[in-house]
Amino acid sequence: MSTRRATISDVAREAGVSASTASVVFSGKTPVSDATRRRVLDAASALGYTGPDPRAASLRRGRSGIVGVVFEEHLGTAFLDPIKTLMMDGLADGVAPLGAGLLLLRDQDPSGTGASLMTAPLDAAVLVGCSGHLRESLAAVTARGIPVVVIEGDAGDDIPRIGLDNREAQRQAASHLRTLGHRKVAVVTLPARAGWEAGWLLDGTPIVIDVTRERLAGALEIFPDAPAYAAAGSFIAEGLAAGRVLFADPAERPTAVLAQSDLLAAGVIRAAEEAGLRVPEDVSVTGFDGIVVDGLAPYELTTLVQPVNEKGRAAGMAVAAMLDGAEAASITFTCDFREGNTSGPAPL
Amino acid sequence: MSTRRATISDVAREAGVSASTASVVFSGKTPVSDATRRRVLDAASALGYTGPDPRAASLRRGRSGIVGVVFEEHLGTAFLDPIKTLMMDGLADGVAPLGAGLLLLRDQDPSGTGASLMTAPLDAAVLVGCSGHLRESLAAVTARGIPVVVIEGDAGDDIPRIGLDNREAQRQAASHLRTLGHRKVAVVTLPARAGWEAGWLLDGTPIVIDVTRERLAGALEIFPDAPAYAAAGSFIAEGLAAGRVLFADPAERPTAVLAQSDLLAAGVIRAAEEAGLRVPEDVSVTGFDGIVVDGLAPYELTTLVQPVNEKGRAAGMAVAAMLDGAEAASITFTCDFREGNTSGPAPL
DNA sequence: TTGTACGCGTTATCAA
DNA sequence: TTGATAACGCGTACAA
Repeated sequence: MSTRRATISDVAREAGVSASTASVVFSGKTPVSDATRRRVLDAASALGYTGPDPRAASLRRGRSGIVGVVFEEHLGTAFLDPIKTLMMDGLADGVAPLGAGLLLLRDQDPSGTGASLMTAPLDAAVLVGCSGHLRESLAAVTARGIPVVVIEGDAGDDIPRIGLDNREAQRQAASHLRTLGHRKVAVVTLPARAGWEAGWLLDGTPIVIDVTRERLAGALEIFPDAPAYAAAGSFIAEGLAAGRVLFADPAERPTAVLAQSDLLAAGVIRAAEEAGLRVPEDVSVTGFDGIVVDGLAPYELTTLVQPVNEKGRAAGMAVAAMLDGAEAASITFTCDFREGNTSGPAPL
Repeated sequence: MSTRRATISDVAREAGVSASTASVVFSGKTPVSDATRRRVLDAASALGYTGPDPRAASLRRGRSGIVGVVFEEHLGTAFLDPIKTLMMDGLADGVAPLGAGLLLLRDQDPSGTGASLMTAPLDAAVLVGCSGHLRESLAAVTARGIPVVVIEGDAGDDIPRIGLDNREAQRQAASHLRTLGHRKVAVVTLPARAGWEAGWLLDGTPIVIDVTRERLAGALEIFPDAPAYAAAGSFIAEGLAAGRVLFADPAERPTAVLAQSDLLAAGVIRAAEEAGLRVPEDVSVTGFDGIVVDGLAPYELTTLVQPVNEKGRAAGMAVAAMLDGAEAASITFTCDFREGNTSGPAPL
């Protein structure tokens, strides 16, 4: 039980070489003779030295190898959404060439004590969404010279954005339904704002969440009078609840439903079954995202496949580029319309 | 466009104070006169200094404020499991008093370049599961004096474990079914090992994954002859597939199914419906975990509620204790049996 | 191929 | 309440 951990100088002394030589043995940046390497390695294991201290190395190098990922919501909630999960996956790949790890951060730290955008040793940060509170912290971060990228959100003109053609994509699905003869169409949207409770979206209701607003706009381009019911979140249970409302009155029943996420669509389908409606014979349902919904078989959603993994990857590549001193441009990805078996001709 | 970022010494010079005084203004560790604070803060904003460099601070302090979370699987896959997600949630809370953030790490870094247990500036590490490859890296990490805790796994005697009474809990559910008169019971288990493909668990099949083995053992205590079908993962679709196998032959059909996760149970219920069986009148189904399965209503699973959030929180508290120099003990949590409406008397 | 010299930016300690 | 000093542990020009 030594009183102090061995450092690279201890190893060097033990091996009879200089500290820089020992350093080079571990970093491999410079050729070292086999004999020297051996001596250093032996000394290291004799002293129980397991490699350079990452803290010191990161100070010296000016890089910590850490990319912060900032969510607006509670961490646990964020991962309940498969879209975010898959995006994280792509992000992990995107930053891999950097040799960086992902540090989970939340926007406002309730305890006030946790690691934050300001105090964590970040090389770069990726924001997932960007609302009021976050925009303030941002100035300080960018002032520090830390590259920032935002996914699905607007963090100001100077911050590169990774986005989606939400409006155009949703318009495409709506157009598909119109071509199939549907005229009575309803929309089930994502929340209008954080903390939203499920309910009809009236004309005056402000929609703060970008994704919700953009997708709805696309639907309304084709069906300007479509009623929109906003769910409280992207969950099957929420879609089910929304579907029950839509299908409650046979007289008012739509022949097609545009859901703003696949999970919502799955719930709507469940509601249709409950109401004794066949999909797609009696009612067509479209989703958005293109994920695999666990347990939805035999249905295959007609949906808009978003390149969610690519979004994450692009964000990773963008921060990598910025760390190289390059300018990263904003990117807008395009969704792929995929026709499944949940949409069909409007009933007579 | 200065050529170099301002440092705390620059700020101190500008403010006409010493570097240590300026430091204290930012850390708040020592009282500073209002006038001095003001001068320092003014100088800082004049110079565009936004606070101490976390890299340097962490070197000096010997703490980075980062706790690594190591998964055995691909990061994306890990978060597909709601249990892991919720556990992360608790972990985030558990480390909050430390003021630490969570760094996502995977066991074996495929690229070889990514941040790893060895190169990341960690204050502590939490392993989620612990198989072969991981155990090796472990020695080096603990040698470095970094506290490690493992959740649901065995990392050796020196590493504190956060576990669950899997066997006893599952025995309890089995016992419940037995009391209800069931005699023909089947088990749907989690995978026997990483990469497992769904199939019957024969007598000789080695079960490498601790959780699977322990829960099965509990079931077999009550129903020694129960056949066990191991799914390929904890998903509704996997439970559905397993259920189809179990319910295929009316002659061999069990009157009750013990599923090793709630998601599997949900799938089994779906399979039962498909086969025209009523739950629980014709077949009882129990789960494990106690999560809310999206879209399973109106069923309420008879299941074993595990304190998953507490598990994460306990892991966080354990590393916090170890960082304080205390010894952290292993903890085994207990599941709560919860009777829902998916289990009932055996049919005559 | 190896060693010398220096600084990365901060903060703990102690004395004033 | 403030300041001087000395690490924290390492990497990298540059010279030898």
